[in-house]
Amino acid sequence: MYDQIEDYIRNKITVTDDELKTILSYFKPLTPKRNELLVTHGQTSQRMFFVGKGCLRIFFINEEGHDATRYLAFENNFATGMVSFITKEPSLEFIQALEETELLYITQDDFHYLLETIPSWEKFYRYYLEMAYVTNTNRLMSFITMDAKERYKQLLSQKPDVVQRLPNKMVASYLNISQETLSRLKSKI
Amino acid sequence: MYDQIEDYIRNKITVTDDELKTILSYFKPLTPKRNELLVTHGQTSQRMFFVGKGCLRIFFINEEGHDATRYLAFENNFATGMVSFITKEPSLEFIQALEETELLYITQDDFHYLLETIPSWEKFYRYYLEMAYVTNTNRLMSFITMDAKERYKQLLSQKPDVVQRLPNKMVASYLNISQETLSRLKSKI
DNA sequence: GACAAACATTGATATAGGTCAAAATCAGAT
DNA sequence: ATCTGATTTTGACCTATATCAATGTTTGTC
Repeated sequence: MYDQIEDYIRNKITVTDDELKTILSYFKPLTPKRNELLVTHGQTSQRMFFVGKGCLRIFFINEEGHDATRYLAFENNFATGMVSFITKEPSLEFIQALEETELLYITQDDFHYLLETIPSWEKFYRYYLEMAYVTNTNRLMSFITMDAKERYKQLLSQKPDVVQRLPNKMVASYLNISQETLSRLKSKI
Repeated sequence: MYDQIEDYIRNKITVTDDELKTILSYFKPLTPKRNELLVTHGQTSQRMFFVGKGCLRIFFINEEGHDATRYLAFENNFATGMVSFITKEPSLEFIQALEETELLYITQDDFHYLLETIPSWEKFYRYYLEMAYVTNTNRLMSFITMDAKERYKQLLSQKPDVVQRLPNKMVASYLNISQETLSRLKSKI
């Protein structure tokens, strides 16, 4: 798994072998069970995760108890309750392992320590923030300019693995529609 | 106006007088007319704006020609078509001055030049990205977990100036509801 | 390979919010 | 002050999607 994260990081920034060694030394393994919650409502999101195997989802729950998925991270992606990671306030986002999952994580404190000591880590964080921003804004745009069918078609073409790999319930939560509506959409398209 | 932006920057990061002077030298004034478009669909968002006076709005238009406002920037705020500014791809976001507006702008090239030459500008950008991310994610959350009435009540309590200062049409576009629905909500609350 | 539990589909009905159209109100230019 | 156009409100009706309930289909476990 450390090979995977090494590839990921080297792909985004230029680091010396020493720097990379230091960076990786702060990442610890974690293997949550299927459906285990890593962050629940009100906790501060103190860790950033790298997914080596399996899948993490980040989601909100509204007052009626409905959940809506903000982000799905499969293999070779980072994920965290980013708002809480930034603001250090309690998280409104939950994090859940959807499959048998293998993770590496770094704590917020260690992450910030790296920001101060390894200049290229600041570059990494810049890259990460930029990507996270773009992803979220595209998602925001899809919700305010597209209807359910369009969002489903976009998902099919842009992230077919989400539809293939996850149960309907999760796909529906990602599209923010009911399972029934998703089922009807599938039969029509 | 340069006083305002100076205050803003000094408030976020620590810079020497010299550095600040250099930074400000890259900001040029611009005074668009009411309703003037600064970025239209398909253009690359090459500039980042600081609002000294007036108001900018950033919005999308969907296939049926409906517009939905992503962000409103009043005095003493930065605004840009951030996705295009990051990716350098053509913008799906429009930028419009809603009032007689006084701006300062910096080009993307100059912005990146500052990132490379003034280390604290990297800190500024990090701060900016973090805030932009938090703002957008909260907005995403409001759309996927709240109904029209809740979004309106939240806006009233968190940004009453938006409701007071802008015409209904803009408020409705910001909430992503029709003007008629907004009018009915107002009469009920 | 049988059973329970989870998951997916289908049908009937409800509802938030949209659309269209008309009336009422407001605001800037003369 | 008065007109003209823009903005806001109100009413009638429509549509996408939710909800509830029943049925059908997988999937994992012993």
